[in-house]
Amino acid sequence: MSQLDHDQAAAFDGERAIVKPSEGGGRPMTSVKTGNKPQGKPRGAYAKTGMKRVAILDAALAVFANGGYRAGSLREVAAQVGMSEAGLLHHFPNKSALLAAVLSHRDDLSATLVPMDGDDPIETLRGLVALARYNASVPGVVALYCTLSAEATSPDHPAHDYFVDRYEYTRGRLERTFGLLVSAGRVRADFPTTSAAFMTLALMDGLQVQWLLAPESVDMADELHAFLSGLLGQEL
Amino acid sequence: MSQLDHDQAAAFDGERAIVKPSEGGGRPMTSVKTGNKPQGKPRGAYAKTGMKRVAILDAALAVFANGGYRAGSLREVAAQVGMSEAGLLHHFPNKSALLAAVLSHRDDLSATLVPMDGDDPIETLRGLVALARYNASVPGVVALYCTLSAEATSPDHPAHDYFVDRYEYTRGRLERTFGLLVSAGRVRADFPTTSAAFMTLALMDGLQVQWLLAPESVDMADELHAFLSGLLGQEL
DNA sequence: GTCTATATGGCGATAGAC
DNA sequence: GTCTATCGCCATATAGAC
Repeated sequence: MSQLDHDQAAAFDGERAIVKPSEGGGRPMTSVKTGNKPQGKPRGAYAKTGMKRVAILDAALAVFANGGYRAGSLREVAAQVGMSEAGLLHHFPNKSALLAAVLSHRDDLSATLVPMDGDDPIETLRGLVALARYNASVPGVVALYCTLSAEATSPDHPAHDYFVDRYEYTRGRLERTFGLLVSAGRVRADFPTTSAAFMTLALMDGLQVQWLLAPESVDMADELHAFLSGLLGQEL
Repeated sequence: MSQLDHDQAAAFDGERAIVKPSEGGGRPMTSVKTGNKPQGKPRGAYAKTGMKRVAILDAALAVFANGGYRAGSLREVAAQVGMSEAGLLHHFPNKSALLAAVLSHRDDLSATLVPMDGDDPIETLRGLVALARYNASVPGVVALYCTLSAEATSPDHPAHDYFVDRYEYTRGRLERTFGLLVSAGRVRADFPTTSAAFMTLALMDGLQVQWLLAPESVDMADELHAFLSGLLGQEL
């Protein structure tokens, strides 16, 4: 049914989902512009309706992953989860709020998977490579973030602020990581840490596009590994 | 009116538009899947209707650049060019054909701008950097290719084959360029030419996303220049 | 909490007059 | 070559029954 089963859902996002420190930290949790109420959904009554919510989020993820947010329809989401459109809109006030919930949901899942705040920068970089390798097994999720981040480039897109903040935050963490490497004298390349962060993030994004278009021709993890190794001047 | 005036339109695409050799060569001109007639438009009667055609293409470029192909509407294109929808559809059989024409049109314009087939690989790389710098002055066009290439990731997208072929072709040219550099002993980095091509392309794509999301924070050309210089082991 | 029914509007595309 | 008119579809969203 949901073509992203729970195994997949429990996993990761895209390099674009690196983000978000464990919990307390100053993460970039700008809620997506819904133009509606503060996306309340109190905390109560989770036992039963929580299941349905998660099912909806998984379905929405799969639908939005195919052609982006604008092309995906509530109809399709509702159909996949076996509800009417109106029933779906009982759980989420509108389409934008659903998108916001999907992204937020993925972030919660992904937060635990890459150590962006550790003391060992090498571990962080290895985490990125491992992430890239994992992503290759979840094309739907990669497609979601890839399409969505391009689409959200428009200032009026409901996820625009979300992605702006996400990138800014992630770049900050990467910059810090490369700063640690510089302090340890373990970076060969000459460009500053800001550039290294930009490039790393850009490379991961760009590889995804090429990989989605021709999955057999690229190994995202290998390319990223080679790039980072080149940066370090030694095998990562 | 058309927010891409002619000055801009006469210029370039996006790194994604590098492509296409001058004319005869084995370029990747897969026509976009229209599901319709072979997009005939004979060759006659170009003097008068040609103007209108170009005006439509410019308008369509601007419209599709805002949120992609799926979100852009023929209505909007028609409005921008001052026609009815039906009038527009007299020039192009359907929406897919219009997209195909837009891409093809841009390729024609862009073909002359970056020397992908020259004998001096350094010139080619410098051309890429110059292109990146130019692109920073045409955000609408960058947005078009950025959004579209992500969107066209879906196999059923009308421009899917177009982008697959485009990337394959461009990678090939870049690989050849790096091959020439290796032959001349002018590449420092250890990874193979295929990787260099992948990475360069990926970097350009990824930088565009970040630049579109936060134009002030990145200089695409500077970053690309730094990357290529690092690859060469010396200032490009 | 989920449904039916419906309001409202945008979309691509066609038919046919001028 | 361009128009008006219209069709049929799908979209988001709301109201109210169960």
